[in-house]
Amino acid sequence: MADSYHHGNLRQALIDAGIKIINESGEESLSLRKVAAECNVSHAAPYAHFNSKEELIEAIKSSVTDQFMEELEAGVAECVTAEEAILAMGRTYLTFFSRNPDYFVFLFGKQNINAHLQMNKDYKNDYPPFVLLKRMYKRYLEEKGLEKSFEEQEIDLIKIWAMVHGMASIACMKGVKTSFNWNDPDERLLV
Amino acid sequence: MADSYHHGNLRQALIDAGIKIINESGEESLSLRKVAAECNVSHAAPYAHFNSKEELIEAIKSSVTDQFMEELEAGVAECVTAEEAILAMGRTYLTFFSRNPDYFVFLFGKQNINAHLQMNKDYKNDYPPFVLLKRMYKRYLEEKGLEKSFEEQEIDLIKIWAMVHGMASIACMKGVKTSFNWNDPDERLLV
DNA sequence: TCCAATAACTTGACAATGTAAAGATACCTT
DNA sequence: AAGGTATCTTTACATTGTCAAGTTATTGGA
Repeated sequence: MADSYHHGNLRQALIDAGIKIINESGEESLSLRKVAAECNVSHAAPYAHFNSKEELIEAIKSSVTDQFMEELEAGVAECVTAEEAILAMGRTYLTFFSRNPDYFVFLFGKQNINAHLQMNKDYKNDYPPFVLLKRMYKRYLEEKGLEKSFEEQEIDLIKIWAMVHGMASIACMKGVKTSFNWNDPDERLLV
Repeated sequence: MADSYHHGNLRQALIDAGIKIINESGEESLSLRKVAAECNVSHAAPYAHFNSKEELIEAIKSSVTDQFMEELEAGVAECVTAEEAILAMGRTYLTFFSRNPDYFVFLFGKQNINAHLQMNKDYKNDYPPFVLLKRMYKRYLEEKGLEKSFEEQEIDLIKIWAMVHGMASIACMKGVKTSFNWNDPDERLLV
């Protein structure tokens, strides 16, 4: 079974090989043929599992996003109040991407975060981290006994997301140096 | 001279053709050979002016950044106070990129904003919009008579940049819908 | 149990692309 | 006027995504 004509679990192996290549040398150098070679399989073998390079890439994005969500949820789980949870999300957001900036480029570089969501039914066509943020924000309003209009809520949510995402973007920017340690972000940044 | 062996101003023509292609069909479909064809020139002609595709792309980025800076500076020029100018920069930032989201992907997609700066000596290896923001921020502190430490200033600047850049990113995100009109951004977003 | 259908994979081919090398042509300086 | 240089063309090659046709293993049904 190990060295047989059929690989056994090629689909997942291709995704893992893709992640490995991105970690080692970035997305530019990710080619279908290299991914196939990494799995000791012919150059056209991926077409048994993906209709195009784009489909493989979206599957990889889905996998990386899952990993990202695990860390976000783990951080949130340690928090008592929703306010703490929202701050924790911000910290995790920054640490996750400053640990591997290539992931930021890979996930957001083409600004099409929804492409792979449509493949993953669990996501319901909404960006998972943003869904989690919305949930925590609603809990925050309840805990604080605040009443806000839909518009006000949307403004708050966009501001939070924009601030954290923007900081992650700056943290991942090649050649931009700040005196911050994004791996252990200063509380003042997030308040 | 028009139909001669020598083009006359091929370098600029290649840059313009590149911008045209990006506007029409995005960066993915920008190839050296298409750019050359657009200029009625052989596929290897660009190598007389650029050492690689990457160099052409950086030159195009430089050109687009110049255009961006013109709009930013025009907006700032209309303002009396530095506080107004900073808000105007935010508005211009959002309108510029929501008018052409492809530019956002093109300029920031690979997060290497400094690559083309090193080609343009005027930029002194710092991101031009950020330089302008720093200048306005310093003026803002003076006008308000505020004294802040270097660290506090850096935090303020990163927060402003992150917020605006993050919003631009969200505005350019394919498939993300908000009720905001990014072309005429709500003041409340930027405060 | 055997067979046929199907899924998984290979091989070979093709077009598009980036790039290098070598040659042709126009321009510029002296 | 001449030689040098910048600009452009032609040819060639390796890499890549994709397709088509063939091969091998697996699986479900008779």
